[in-house]
Amino acid sequence: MVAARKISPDVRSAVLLAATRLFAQKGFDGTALQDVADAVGVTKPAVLHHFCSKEALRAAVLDAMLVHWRDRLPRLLLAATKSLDRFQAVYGELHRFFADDPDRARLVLRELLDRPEEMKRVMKDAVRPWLDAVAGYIHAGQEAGRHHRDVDAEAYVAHVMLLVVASAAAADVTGALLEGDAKKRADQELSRLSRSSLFSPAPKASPRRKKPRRSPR
Amino acid sequence: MVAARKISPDVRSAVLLAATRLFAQKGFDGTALQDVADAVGVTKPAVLHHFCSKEALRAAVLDAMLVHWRDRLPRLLLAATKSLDRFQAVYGELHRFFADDPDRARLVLRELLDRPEEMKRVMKDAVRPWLDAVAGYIHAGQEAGRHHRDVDAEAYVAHVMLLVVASAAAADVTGALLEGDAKKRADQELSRLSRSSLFSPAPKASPRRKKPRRSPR
DNA sequence: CCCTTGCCTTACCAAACGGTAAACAATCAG
DNA sequence: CTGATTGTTTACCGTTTGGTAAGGCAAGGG
Repeated sequence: MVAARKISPDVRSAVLLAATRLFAQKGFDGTALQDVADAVGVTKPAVLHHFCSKEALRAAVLDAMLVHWRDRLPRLLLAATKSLDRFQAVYGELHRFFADDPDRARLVLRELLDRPEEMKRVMKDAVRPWLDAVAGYIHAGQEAGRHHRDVDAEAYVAHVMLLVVASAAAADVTGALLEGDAKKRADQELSRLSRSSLFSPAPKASPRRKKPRRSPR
Repeated sequence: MVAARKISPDVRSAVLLAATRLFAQKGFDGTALQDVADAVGVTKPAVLHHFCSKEALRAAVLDAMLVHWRDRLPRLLLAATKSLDRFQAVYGELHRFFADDPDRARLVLRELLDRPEEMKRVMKDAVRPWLDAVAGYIHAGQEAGRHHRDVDAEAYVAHVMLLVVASAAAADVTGALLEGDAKKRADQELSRLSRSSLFSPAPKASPRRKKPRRSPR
């Protein structure tokens, strides 16, 4: 009750981290400020000293995740050049972002359910530009015959994104339905499903550099 | 304060209905028993008279949805005979079940997040048999060359199911990303994505099978 | 007729909630 | 040393929560 104060010089970020984990796992309404305070090892008013209300804490948690999102994605968009590489790069980054820490996916899903109107705005700000860019690549790929022509690019990207988030958030549960290495099976099929429903089967008469059937990562 | 009691002879089912809607929209922890009572037009102890605790009400709500689920799905499984028809039938029923009332999808998603351990059991009991049957059809379809050979049948079904649930639950939000008739675009692409990632492009020994391009439902 | 039974009410309770006030401790400038 | 600033504590507040107690009241059987 007296020690463990020195080891955490930056209480604020510790609160943010603990709140992220707790909100993701038990939900915003299911988490008391006391829970957050306990997880960090301080008292409730100490939490309210850094975030002036519970609502402000929620906003900060969401914002911290969005910063992370805005940092990592754009880098990938411009890195790869070839179509399949570009797909792998963007899909891989998206998948890794949520699979690395499923709490991120759970948080997004909960916000989607709890505050749909607010999330509409977030989507338009943080996701729309990124989605439009990827959809643009798909359109180009369709002209070039690399992709199925009946793909609705924007809707496709939205669905793949949603599926990546949902499957990361629910991996523990859906894993109970699969025998063997459930996580690996789920990841592989998720990647295959996304690729297979986008890329045309015949890679358009280009026998140069055969690189068949590579699973992502 | 005195009328409106006659019009609801069956308070119990009214409570169940209101609780389903409220739990789906605001979450279990975000819904007070008072909210449920108000929505029905009775007092809080009246609610607790029919369901002896809030937890019991939650269980009853989930159970009522599962009954609905168990009723509708099996009928469809045995109805259609041809492969594409069978896919359309099962997929269509699944999609309709959640798109008809998005609150069902939101409820499932929330339970998945709030009580993963309990949902593992529910999945094994209510979903596993159905999933295994569909996976069996897919295996047969793979042998016959109708389906891609690299599909992981069980994982495929799990993912499509999850995607149908998530997209129904989040339709309002993801709809904000799509121009035009967002709902129709999302539904069509969802159906196309599911079909395209399962069915082989060349329907084998079928000379010139015109793709019917029929959207589900 | 009375008495039980099922449904619902008002009145109430202890606990937990988000948030505030005021005091205490450490740091640092002057 | 003094005084101000910053981060934290203890103590407390009003409200809301899930749940209980006890009683009213209509219906039905004896």
